[in-house]
Amino acid sequence: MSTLQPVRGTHDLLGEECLRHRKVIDTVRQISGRYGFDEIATPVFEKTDVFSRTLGDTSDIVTKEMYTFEDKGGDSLTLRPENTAGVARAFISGGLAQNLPLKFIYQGPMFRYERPQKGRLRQFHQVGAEILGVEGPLADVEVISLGAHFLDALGVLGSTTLELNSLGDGESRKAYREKLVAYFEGHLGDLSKDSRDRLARNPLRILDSKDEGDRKIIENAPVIADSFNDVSKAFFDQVLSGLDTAGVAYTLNPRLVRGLDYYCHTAFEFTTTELGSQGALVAGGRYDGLIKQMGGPQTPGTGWAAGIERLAMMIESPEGRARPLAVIPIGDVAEIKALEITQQLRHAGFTVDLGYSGNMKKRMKRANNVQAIAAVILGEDELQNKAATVRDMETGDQLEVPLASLEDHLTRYR
RNA sequence: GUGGCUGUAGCUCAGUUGGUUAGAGCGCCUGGUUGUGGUCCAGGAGGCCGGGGGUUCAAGUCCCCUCAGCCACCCCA
Repeated sequence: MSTLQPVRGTHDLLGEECLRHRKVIDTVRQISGRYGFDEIATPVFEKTDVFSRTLGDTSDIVTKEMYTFEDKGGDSLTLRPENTAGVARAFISGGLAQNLPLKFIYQGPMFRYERPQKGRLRQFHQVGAEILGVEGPLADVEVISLGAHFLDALGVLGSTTLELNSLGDGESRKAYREKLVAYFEGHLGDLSKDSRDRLARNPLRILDSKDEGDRKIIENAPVIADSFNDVSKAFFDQVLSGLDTAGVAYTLNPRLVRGLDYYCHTAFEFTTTELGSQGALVAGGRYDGLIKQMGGPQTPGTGWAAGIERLAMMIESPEGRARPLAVIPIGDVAEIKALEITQQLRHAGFTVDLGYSGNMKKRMKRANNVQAIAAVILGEDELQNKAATVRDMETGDQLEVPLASLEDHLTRYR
């Protein structure tokens, strides 16, 4: 075993793993295109305050999970822990407010200094979708529908549950927060240590607690829907009826919350029970306060992000590239002719493997290893006859074919 | 960051109460076939037993530290 190890929580992607990632990305591109989304690629690092100002000073992401460093110019930069803030920054710096609404998907690596587990890495990959500039609930419906459609196209929608909640608008959320804090303060002595910490930092998070003692207290905690004002209630109702119309099934989960301050109204997660404690496959919500908070014009937004590694573990094994033809020359003269024929075949649309060295036996073995569907053998005899021997690698049948009709003959293997 | 489990060949794993040159299957290489793979037969290469320290006459095996993976928590995709 080599002592040269990759950085903790990072992973080389190759072989089937890489195909799985590609499948996830190809699928989100394909499906989101039908919804009128365009792709955006923002830098993997930003000025640190892009994240620290927007994600909140108390969030775990900011306090302990960011890869932050100073560059040679003295700027504090951070490897992006998520991409919504990056998209918002691009929106502001690019002056994109002229063309609302905007619908973006993105894809790429994210970085968080966390303790790795399965489906949870320090460099991981996400795909995401965002709609900017739409105040109404239809954007939420569309973004969630896209999520469901995407999961369906990956063949995993059936193993997921769409959990849905609303945090209400700022006013409702604030009122609820006060009620909740008052309630939990009344049970301070019975709360777990983690939850007592959360009470000060992020009281809504207590609703998520897995501690059994906490759960009993949570059962009787005030429910957010009771704190909704008319606007919040109407918004949520329209999201629900929109999803009904769109044919997207959901489960209401009044305990589903978002830690970050800029979230409001819709919060949702597509979860699975098949990946242990890393159950969130696609998660998102509405963030009407984000862009303004970053110094841009008041612009509402709604969207989600999905973990590619997690989805990659869920999907069926994707097909690799087409089985190739293997061109096998015997001798130096044939080698040159083989290169010529190989390029002709590739330009004609065939997938062709040309071994780089070795005697015929070695090259046949390689042809077998790359799962060639047929071998095109070029020896002295064939060269003299202006022909090639085509061997079907499944049946072992061989036939000498004139070079002039080689492409026609090989069409059956395409 | 906290707690627990696990690290032996490229891969999956055996390895007895501490006791000779650490094994198997798969994969890889060579030959049986100087123009024929996949099957078969014969042979071969490949291990600082994750790393460091300690106990012992003797450590893959026991102890400590460390690194990594996994599981749960925290948190999240």
